[in-house]
Amino acid sequence: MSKPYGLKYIAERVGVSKSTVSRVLNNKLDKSFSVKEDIRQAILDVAQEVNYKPNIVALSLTKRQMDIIHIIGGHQALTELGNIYHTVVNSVTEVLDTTGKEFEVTVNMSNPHEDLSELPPWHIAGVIILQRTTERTMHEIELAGIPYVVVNGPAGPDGVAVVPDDVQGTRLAMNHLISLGHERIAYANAPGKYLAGTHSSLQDRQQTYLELMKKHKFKPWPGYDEPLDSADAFIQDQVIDAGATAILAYGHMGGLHLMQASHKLGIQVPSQLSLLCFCDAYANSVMSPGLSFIDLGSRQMGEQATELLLRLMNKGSRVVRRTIKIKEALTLRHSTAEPGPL
Amino acid sequence: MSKPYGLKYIAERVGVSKSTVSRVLNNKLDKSFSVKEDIRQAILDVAQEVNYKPNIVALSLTKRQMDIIHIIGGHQALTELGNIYHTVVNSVTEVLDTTGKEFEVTVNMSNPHEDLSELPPWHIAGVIILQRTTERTMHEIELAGIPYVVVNGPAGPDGVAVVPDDVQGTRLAMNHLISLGHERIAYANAPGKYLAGTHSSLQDRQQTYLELMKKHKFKPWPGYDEPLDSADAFIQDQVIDAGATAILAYGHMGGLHLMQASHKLGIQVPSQLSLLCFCDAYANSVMSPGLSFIDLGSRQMGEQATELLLRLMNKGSRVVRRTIKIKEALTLRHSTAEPGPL
DNA sequence: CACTTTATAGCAACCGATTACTACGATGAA
DNA sequence: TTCATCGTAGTAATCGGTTGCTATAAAGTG
Repeated sequence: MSKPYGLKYIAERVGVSKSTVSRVLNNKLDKSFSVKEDIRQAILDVAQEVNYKPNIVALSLTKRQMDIIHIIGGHQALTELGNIYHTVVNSVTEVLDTTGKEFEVTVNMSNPHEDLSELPPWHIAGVIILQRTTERTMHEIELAGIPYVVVNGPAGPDGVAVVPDDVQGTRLAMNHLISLGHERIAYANAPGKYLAGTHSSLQDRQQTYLELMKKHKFKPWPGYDEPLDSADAFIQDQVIDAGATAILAYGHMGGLHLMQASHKLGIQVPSQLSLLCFCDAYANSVMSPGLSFIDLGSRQMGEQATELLLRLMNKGSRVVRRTIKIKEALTLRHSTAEPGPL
Repeated sequence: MSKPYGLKYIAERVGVSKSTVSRVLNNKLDKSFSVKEDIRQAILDVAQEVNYKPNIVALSLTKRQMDIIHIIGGHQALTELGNIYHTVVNSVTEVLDTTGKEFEVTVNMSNPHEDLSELPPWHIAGVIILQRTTERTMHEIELAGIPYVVVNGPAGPDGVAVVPDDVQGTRLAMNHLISLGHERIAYANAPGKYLAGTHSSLQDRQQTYLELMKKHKFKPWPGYDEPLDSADAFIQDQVIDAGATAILAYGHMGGLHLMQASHKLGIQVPSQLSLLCFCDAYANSVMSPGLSFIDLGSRQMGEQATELLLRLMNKGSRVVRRTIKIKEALTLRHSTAEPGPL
């Protein structure tokens, strides 16, 4: 089907040399080069006709740097519903759009495989890693000296990490609930499959919950250290049976399920139960209207990451801080209120 | 920085030619080539010492086996939660992984803009379009003769479309409800912002609903031709006030909201109300446990699309059918039952 | 008129590999 | 002795572009 219409083809059809075609198509009009207008047009016409696209691999061979930003971890953005990466990717492309420079963004979609590189076989100017990548890929990136930024995960020696400030966000959430008068605050952890991981949010949120509870002399509510695998059970055990008046949920899916379970079990939100979760703002707006949340600042993460990456790509400027924390924010949507009678 | 230890470097150090080094390192001992053992060892030693890795760019240049599959419409997969495209993209990459060939999958993430191409400026082997693309991009693809498959949308003259069989699926849904004994079946349409569009599912589902209702001499339930913008209002008007005993919802978000609204308004599902919606299986499993649904077959769509694309990319074989319909399937999750007393 | 500019466009090297083909000496066979 | 064969390794083309330098003719200049 699509024939390999290359420079050579155009050159032969127009009757000029490859170099002339190359220079015309790249608008390389140095002092030492020029073309007659009719030949120029002819080249342009043929190129248009066959819809000439340079071969990126060949291009990479000669050019030492290309304006391509590669995003690793696209599968994460797609695999899980409503996570922050949707928003991150969107804001990355938006920021790049505003730079004036024409950046191409490629996204690696394959499922990570330890012995497969997640890097494409062409030169790239910078990498944005969503959460994490394989050891191998990480090693390749560092080795090749490609500037990179990790979003919501740890970076290696040469990279910069942009992460949400979960400690600050958890404090925000807890202080909100406490200032409303709640004391019987439960923490609904991540589901089991996540708890097995090592993501810092897991610890930060749980630890800060504990810290705040202790600081206020409240008893940490049972269940905070167990995976949330059944929202129904959580509502039944911790709210109906044990009498919690508020729940801070690790994630938006948990929050949503708790909301549904509450309705199902006849618990009114927020009059009988205050519900709060960590969530991407966009996901929240679509998925669960009425659920208050701690905005993880995904948009800002994407923006910061992109700006940092652009700076790293400018060899001149160095980035000093290796980890950038993004402030989380509390957004109220009427799922929290003063504690009421159960 | 990593120094460019290439074939040339090794060749010079050992004092042989590049080709010898290449053949030794690739173990290319055809009939027409052989090396003395000591030279062989010397090459191997130096290669080991400098940790020689072939330049993947150069490699890809000679073995033109690196094909780029471009997915257009990534923003759709990201913009809306739980739509079929998540699953489609995942199954596309999975199928490509099994081919053995090295495919690179890139995804266009930018928001479509009529005067911007969604194609990258380099040569790609095939395109998968999620739902639709701009006129301009479509035109470019056809012009360039790039093989392409459209998932869940119409294809142009040279392309193939893979779409869900909404007529069959709607029949499945209706027959299920009817066989349970329902007659007062309401249809909850898409929200207003979608109704403005022209997607065939909008018509197919609604028309088939009407067709089935008429066939069984049931009166089409009011509200079927209006956008579902408030689930609460729908439950109040069509169920509580008018007495519908079952609802078929256009989409999963609608279904979810109807479920929530039912709980909120004190309607028990499924004892008082049967609820059924069209949905992606993965989204359903995560988002709304307990909601029965018509599985749109997203996984199969992705698989079919990829296989068709691979076939189109083989110049030899032609694809005959221009539109492939994927069967939908009914999955029960206890949100439907025989009609009970309201 | 002889010489210098300027406009125009091609040659050929290069990026880093792969590979078909060739070269050359040593050995074996006739 | 002479031609064929085998073992060894190099030459050069190729992939698809980019680019420094060169070549040629026309135009300008003194």
